[in-house]
Amino acid sequence: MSKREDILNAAKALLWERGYEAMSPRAVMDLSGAGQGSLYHHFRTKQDLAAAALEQVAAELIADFDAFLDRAPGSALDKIRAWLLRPRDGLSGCRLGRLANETALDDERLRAPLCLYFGHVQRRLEELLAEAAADGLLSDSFNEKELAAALIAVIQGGYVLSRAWRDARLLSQAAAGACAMLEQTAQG
Amino acid sequence: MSKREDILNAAKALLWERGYEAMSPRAVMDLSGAGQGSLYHHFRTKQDLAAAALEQVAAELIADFDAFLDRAPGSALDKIRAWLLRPRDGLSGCRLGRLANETALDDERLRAPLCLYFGHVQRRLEELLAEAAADGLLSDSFNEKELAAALIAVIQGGYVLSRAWRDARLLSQAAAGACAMLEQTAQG
DNA sequence: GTCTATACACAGATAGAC
DNA sequence: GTCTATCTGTGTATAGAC
Repeated sequence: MSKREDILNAAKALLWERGYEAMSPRAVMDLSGAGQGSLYHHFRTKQDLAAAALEQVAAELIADFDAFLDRAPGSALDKIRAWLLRPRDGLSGCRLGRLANETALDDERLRAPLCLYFGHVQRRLEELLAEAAADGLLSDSFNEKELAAALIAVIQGGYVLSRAWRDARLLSQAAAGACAMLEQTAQG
Repeated sequence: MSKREDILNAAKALLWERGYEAMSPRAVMDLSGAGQGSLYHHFRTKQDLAAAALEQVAAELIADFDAFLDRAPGSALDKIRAWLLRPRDGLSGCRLGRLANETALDDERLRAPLCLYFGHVQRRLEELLAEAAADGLLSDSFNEKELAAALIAVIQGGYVLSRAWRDARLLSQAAAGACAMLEQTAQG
């Protein structure tokens, strides 16, 4: 089992660092220390390997997200603010959102982990927004689904801006801007 | 000059549709009708071709953005709202933001067009936000730079979500959510 | 300027020994 | 299970004729 996990870990690292196309069998072998035979014994194709790796990444991100929200103190609104302003590595990008533009995502198995993660985050944000509205912390005139989509989009778009500028501050600024707008919604 | 432009147009189309890595010389030749010799006569390397193509794309997007804002009726705040809710092809993605995660962007010449475009949009949004604040349409307690970054990020992130879900509505929802938050800021 | 022919490295995968 | 050797196609470019 050791080699299989080494291979998966190498694949996860390369998918984050370089994306799907640049995750060549050679690169996976070099990073994991496994040979060709070992790689193709455990995973029939490159897509199979990537799909398995991305499933794990989605599970990790979801667990991390839930743990963060559960530990964040204060009201539902406080939790959303804390999530928005959470420290992030803007230059590396989102481990899943990073892949959104790869042609390989035409494969449903590679796309599914992204939907799983984004769907989970959006649902939990919607719940928190509804809770905040019920507690009178937020104007109840807005659409929770749209607001949650906007908040996720700010983070994902912040990664895009930070990577374009090669400057981690862009993501932080975008998140701060979204937080400021949300404050206003809280006072409205 | 005809072949050169044919080649550039093919490159622009392929960069949008498939990204830099998948823009192979072969694909450019097939789409443009030019031969190898012609391609490498006009552009020494693939990066040269992509850099020239992206410069044109940035110029086109900036001209289109300026034209849209100039024609949009109403106050500065109205113009921002109109831009946020502008119809977009969420499934295709942003012609420049789409490339943010490619390793080829380590090349400064390929990254520059993205910065040029994003920088231009952000500056103009900052101006409009300042103008709206001066006219009393917007609370003046916020940071224009952060707010502008957040608005661009919502659009870029909306593209990411739409491509992940293969559903153009995500981008529209994110934009609508951002617009709703901005409304609150206007009333605050 | 544009073409066809050629070159070389690497991606992605298979074969078969151990 | 893991290894090395091998195979085919393609990406990226160069050479040289027209």
